[in-house]
Amino acid sequence: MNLEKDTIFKALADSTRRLILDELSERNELTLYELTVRLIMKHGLSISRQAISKHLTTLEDAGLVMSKRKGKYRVLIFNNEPLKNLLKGWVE
Amino acid sequence: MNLEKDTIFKALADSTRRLILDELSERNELTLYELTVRLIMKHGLSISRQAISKHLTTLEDAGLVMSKRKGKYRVLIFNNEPLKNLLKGWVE
DNA sequence: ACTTTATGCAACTGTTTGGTTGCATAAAGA
DNA sequence: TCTTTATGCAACCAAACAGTTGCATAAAGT
Repeated sequence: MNLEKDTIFKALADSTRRLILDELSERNELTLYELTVRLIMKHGLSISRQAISKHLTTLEDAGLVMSKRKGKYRVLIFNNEPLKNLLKGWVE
Repeated sequence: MNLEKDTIFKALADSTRRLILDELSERNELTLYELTVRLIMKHGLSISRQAISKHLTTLEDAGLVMSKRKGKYRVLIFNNEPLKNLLKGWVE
């Protein structure tokens, strides 16, 4: 059933997660806290940091986001690799 | 929040629905019954016709499948138009 | 040392969703 | 006309999911 594709598509199915990808693709290496502030301030979301953290776990499982520890910060990096052949067979 | 994209991504989030798109993109103008047989026989799914019908409603709402009535048959047509710019901003 | 900042983990909750069962309908075949 | 075939509709159910609340931890600032 292609479990890898399934986690990717499921990760993309949520609008908050897609917004996270938008933010990270526009400005890489954000910390979780910076990202949270942006989602709430810039996009008017009302959501807790913990909820965003859970979304990031989902995105990491799908390989769409990487994170590395920098002191007390968790720095987030967008990775579009898994998206590259995602629609193959349907488009082109 | 872009409601249109949301319905498309949500439609793609289910593996059965993606399988339906695979079948329809490979062999267009299937009837619901033919599709059901293919999913069960060819792909070993254990699922009812009604469940598949509900998946088709989801796919139609997303604009990924069109259907027209032909006598007592419902003929299904795959439409990849909504997929064309779906990953724009993330890929390329 | 003490406090603040940034994050992680776990239990709980309301809603969504994929699937089933049962009944209705309408076209096609005998 | 009577039966079969292909489909539609609606109620119900269990599992998955997005989000919250509360507590723990560990680095950084004062």
